[in-house]
Amino acid sequence: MIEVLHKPLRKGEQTRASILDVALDLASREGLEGLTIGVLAERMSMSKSGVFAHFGSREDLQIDVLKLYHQQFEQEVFYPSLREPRGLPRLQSLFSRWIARVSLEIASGCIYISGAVEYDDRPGPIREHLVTMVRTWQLALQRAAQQAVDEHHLAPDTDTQQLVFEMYGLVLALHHDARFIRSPGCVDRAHVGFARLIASTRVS
Amino acid sequence: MIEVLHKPLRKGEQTRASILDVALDLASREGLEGLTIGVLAERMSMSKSGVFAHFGSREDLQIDVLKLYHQQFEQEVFYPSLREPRGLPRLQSLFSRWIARVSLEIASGCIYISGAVEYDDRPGPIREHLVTMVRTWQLALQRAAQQAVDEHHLAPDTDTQQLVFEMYGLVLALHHDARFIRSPGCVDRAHVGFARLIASTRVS
DNA sequence: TGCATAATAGGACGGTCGTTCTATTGTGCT
DNA sequence: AGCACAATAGAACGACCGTCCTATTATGCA
Repeated sequence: MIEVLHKPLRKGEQTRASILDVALDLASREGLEGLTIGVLAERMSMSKSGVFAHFGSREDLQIDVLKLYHQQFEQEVFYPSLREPRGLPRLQSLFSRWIARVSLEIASGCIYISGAVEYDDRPGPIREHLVTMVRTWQLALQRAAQQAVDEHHLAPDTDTQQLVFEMYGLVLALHHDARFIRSPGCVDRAHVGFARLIASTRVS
Repeated sequence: MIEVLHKPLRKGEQTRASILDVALDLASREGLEGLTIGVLAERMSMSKSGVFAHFGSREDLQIDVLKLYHQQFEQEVFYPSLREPRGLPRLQSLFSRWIARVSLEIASGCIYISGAVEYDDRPGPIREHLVTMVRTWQLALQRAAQQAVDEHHLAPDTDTQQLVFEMYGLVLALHHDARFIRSPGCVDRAHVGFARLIASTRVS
């Protein structure tokens, strides 16, 4: 029996990874639909076909970019907050890390948010992946909120779905006013909004 | 002196108007950047050049679509609310008409919201128009909020800019969850959020 | 040092885009 | 009815898109 399968050489995976890095940066700025192989190749100082060969199709590239973003988001926002104690502290940590990330992304843009607009009416695997990821994040928030109720940090009749809805609204408003309107001080407004939100559902 | 300038014939303006109608519908679904002259011509059963001739360029078409949307938004949301008494009633009317409009737009999409994402990093006249229109709407909301303060319907120390920020967040969250996530009941959540928002800034 | 093969380049394909030019059809007024 | 001109059609353009095919170059292992 001859060994037919060869492990991929190091070089290939390495360039593939750096292509993905540039692609993520590009997609953050121009949107996933604006991510084009030609521009990507130019940024990489490679030929179009050279870039293309690393992914079976543009759609696969977009999905891989999405997965990379998801991974970074988890690493930066979700996992560090798990070290906070269950309940309100963890919920607050999740929110403020989320805000911090979006604040840094003001220069480039959040793919979850821009993707939600780009793919709200465009069926296909990209939309499916995107919805799954955002749902995952929303459910993680809701779980943390429910724990805050269980720990008696929030009122027992708290509607956690409503709470997550409003938290998401604050972040969307931040992204909107920061990136589109470019009005200063909206990071603070997101924090103030969250404080008021928590205050009105806290046990007295 | 010969009369050189001729008033444009009726037919031209008429088809131009119906082109704009279809264009607005198309842009609502696919976004302003997704509005393409080829598809527009096909929907109109006209040739590309026939459609094109009515507008100097695609960009002018997009701007005209934007103006049409703005006009309809004012007509449906802003002006009717002016018949409500100054203060909280008018502010509430503005918000619930806004929600009602976005709810109807769930099938197609709000151009202010999708445009904010499409043009947050794309300079040019389209972005300029869009920002101006959204700013106009935000300032109208803020004015109404300030009147509610003046009428002693809201606490005198109310931060009206913060209030508008959070109202906008609720509508963005509604648009997000309705169109992208497609989770039911989010219209109610927007209303609940607004009620809580008002309750926490109302004079006791 | 070769040899197998992975990695990349180059070119060509059909498609769509906005735009322009020219020709044709239609309209409205005298 | 006829004339001036508005309204539309049709074809072509250059540019960019994703994708495929075929060469060429680079890599890692024997």
